[in-house]
Amino acid sequence: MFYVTTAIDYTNGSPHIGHAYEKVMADVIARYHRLRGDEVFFLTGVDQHGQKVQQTAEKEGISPEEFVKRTTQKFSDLWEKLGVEYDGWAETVDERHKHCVRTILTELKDQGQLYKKAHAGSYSVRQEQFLQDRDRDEAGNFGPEWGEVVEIEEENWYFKLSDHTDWLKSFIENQPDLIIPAFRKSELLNALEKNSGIDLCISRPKERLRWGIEFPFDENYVTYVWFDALINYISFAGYKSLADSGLPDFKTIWSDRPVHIIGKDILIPAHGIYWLCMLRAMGFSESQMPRLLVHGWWNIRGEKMAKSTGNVVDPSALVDQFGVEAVRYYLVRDIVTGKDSDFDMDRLVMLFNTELANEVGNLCNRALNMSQRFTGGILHHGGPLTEDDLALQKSLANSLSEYRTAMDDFDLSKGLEALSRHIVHCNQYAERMKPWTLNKDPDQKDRVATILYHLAESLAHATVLISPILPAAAEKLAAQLNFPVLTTLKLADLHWGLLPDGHEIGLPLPIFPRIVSQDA
RNA sequence: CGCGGGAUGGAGCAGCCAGGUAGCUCGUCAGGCUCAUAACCUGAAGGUCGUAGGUUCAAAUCCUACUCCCGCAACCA
Repeated sequence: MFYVTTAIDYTNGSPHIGHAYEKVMADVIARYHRLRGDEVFFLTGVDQHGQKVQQTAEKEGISPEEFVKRTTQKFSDLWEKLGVEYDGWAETVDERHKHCVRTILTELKDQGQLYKKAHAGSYSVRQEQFLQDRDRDEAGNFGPEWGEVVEIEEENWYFKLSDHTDWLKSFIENQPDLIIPAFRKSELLNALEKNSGIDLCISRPKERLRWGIEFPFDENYVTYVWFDALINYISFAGYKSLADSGLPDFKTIWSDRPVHIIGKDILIPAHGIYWLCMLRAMGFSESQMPRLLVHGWWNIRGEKMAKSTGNVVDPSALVDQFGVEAVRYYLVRDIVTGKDSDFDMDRLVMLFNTELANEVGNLCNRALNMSQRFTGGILHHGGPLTEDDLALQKSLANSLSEYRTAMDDFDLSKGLEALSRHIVHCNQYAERMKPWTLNKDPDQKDRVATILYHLAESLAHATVLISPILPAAAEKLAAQLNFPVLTTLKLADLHWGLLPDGHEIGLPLPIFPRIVSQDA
């Protein structure tokens, strides 16, 4: 089973382009693996507990339950709009999730992995958190942004993270594909040095935080963030679930190493350290440890996107303006997996217009149009084949193999590049063969049919390859080719001759209407 | 000596891990075609790959030093 997850989004605000990127990416990867013939389980969802939600709800004068329901809706609406189709939906307020968290806490406590300890230190009343030395300003004082700072002592529950960090260090060092891309590994190892010997505080007293999962063995405390949120990856996969939960069978879902798709901000320490150690404490073996696919950020004009500076991009509005295909395509095409990229509306339009409208859309249009006009809409395998025909078939085979390699490595941009290259070859082929000229010579009828078949067949293959990224467009392409079965094919089914001899194709209609600038 | 990322023709990027004549998209210029969504195709101009050293038969790629840019409190992918 190929199990893929995303980070769960915190329901304290509206989704922005970064949230959309991660989910579209996961959706494309999930669809691609289905295309490979893998069994796939795709989990995404929302993180609903915590202080910020509690505070914002209070400010708006509603209950946290009500508030969370409202913001969660914004996320799920967006995924529907973007065509993100998941198999499992994680909400941390779900009773089944809470059951899992409590079971794990109880088991870890019984194994001596949890303990209670008092901590004394400087505490910011306004921010409701303990301060560290790094929070001091140059003069060594806590600045005015922290408000009133008092010295207090407080008891909390801790997880024995330090029991596992030695193991983690060697595990990370010996795992070539634990973290994708590899360059993040050194950063993680560095961070591990600093974290060694420190245990993880996993609770908050209820006086400070009510909106969370109550400890099963200490009713005065709720779990603090990581022992709640991270566990979604297993709780909604059926780990420790009750018989009538309706959740999937955990052993089936977690049969292979899952892929967690996360942003670079939550690799350290959350996923790269805490989560792996938590899983180990729960008894997961090394061969069950997840792989971490760490993506970069979309910046806005070179600056980090942030609510505080107001430079957020609303993905829902983008879809309204440019359509879902343009947005999905841009988000996976114009960024190298793992690196940052600059969000640029002009490039979104440019990439849609050139690679989709001009190349794929136009190729479809001209090919079908010629078939309608020159051979009455009927495709003939034709022959004999010339060197040019064979070269085109070779180009398709090459593109398919490049596409596979790239997509297997989660390099979506490169996969699309391979596809685009083949489309360009098709246009070049059409240009060299000039079927519109040959068609004037009645003796060349067979040759014209052969050429047109090559174009249509190439499009059929392209339809399959583009389907993980643009499922809706793939359906339209299949419909125009009058061959809907294309959308059910697997990669292994691809071989030359998908379209049968004598097949009647449909009428051409623009699939990707050019986006015309509304400026001026 | 805090950590990490980046510096490649006008713009945006890939290539660097496993050294071997510098690649992609857009833009610019010239030409061709007319089946097609003012789409398609061909050709050209444009880079001493941040700087200075080093290793090597060979360096954008490895090593060293340096310069500049961006992240590393919170919101947050």
